[in-house]
Amino acid sequence: MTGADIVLEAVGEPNRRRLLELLHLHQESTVSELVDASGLNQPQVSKHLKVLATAMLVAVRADGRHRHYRLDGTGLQVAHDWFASFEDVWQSRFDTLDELVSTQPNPIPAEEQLP
Amino acid sequence: MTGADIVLEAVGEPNRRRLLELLHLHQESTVSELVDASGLNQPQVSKHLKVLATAMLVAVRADGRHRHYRLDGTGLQVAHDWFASFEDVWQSRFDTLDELVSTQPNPIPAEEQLP
DNA sequence: ACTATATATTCCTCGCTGGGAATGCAATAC
DNA sequence: GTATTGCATTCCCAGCGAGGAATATATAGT
Repeated sequence: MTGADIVLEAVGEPNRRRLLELLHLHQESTVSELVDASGLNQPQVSKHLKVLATAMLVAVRADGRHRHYRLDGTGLQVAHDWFASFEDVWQSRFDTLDELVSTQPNPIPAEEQLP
Repeated sequence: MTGADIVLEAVGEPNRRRLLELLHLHQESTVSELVDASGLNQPQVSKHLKVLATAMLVAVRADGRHRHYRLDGTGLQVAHDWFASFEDVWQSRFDTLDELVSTQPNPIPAEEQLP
């Protein structure tokens, strides 16, 4: 079991996605900067960041009384790979056409199959 | 605004992810088949499928009193693209190294910077 | 020492949502 | 026609989780 459950449940929350997007713009951000940028108050930002950290979506770097948060590729890649496993669903956009082709092995020289 | 919010919130639920994975194995499934395969009871499956349908993650095909559900690439691709926009985060795996390089333009001939 | 700043944590509350049971509603079977 | 099957919908309830206020903790500044 990959941590996909924890990751996708963490990303299910809108404000947490906003924090991820903010962290994507500015490489690193302190909690205060995220508070100003997100409009949330400080306790909520800290709590959301905690959830994101346990999902390995963000990483922390302590610096004095500041804590610099940055994105962590680990969790992000887990989520990305989970959706990537469904790529075949939309990459075959010829839904009904594909079924037709796969059931008819040789479309052009069809006479060869006849006795 | 893309429907990413609706999609990612729909996928945040574990049982809904199970339904998506089940639909990925069997190309199409009726509600009864999903009930048997998932262990959930019928009303829950119907409700979860409704959420997935409004997120354009599944599509329905009516056939008599049966309803065949299949994956819909629309919502899946939206979610995939949202995570793909973060690809740069994990594709540069040399996190600390990158910082070093970007702050020191000429790594080898360092003496040139000295007075 | 005291004060102020930065962040985390606790407590409480409230709204939302998933789960369960019952019901509604078509469509097939008899 | 009635009965039955397949699915959707409604109702209610319990629990979880996000939000807010207050508090705790630590570090820097004076």
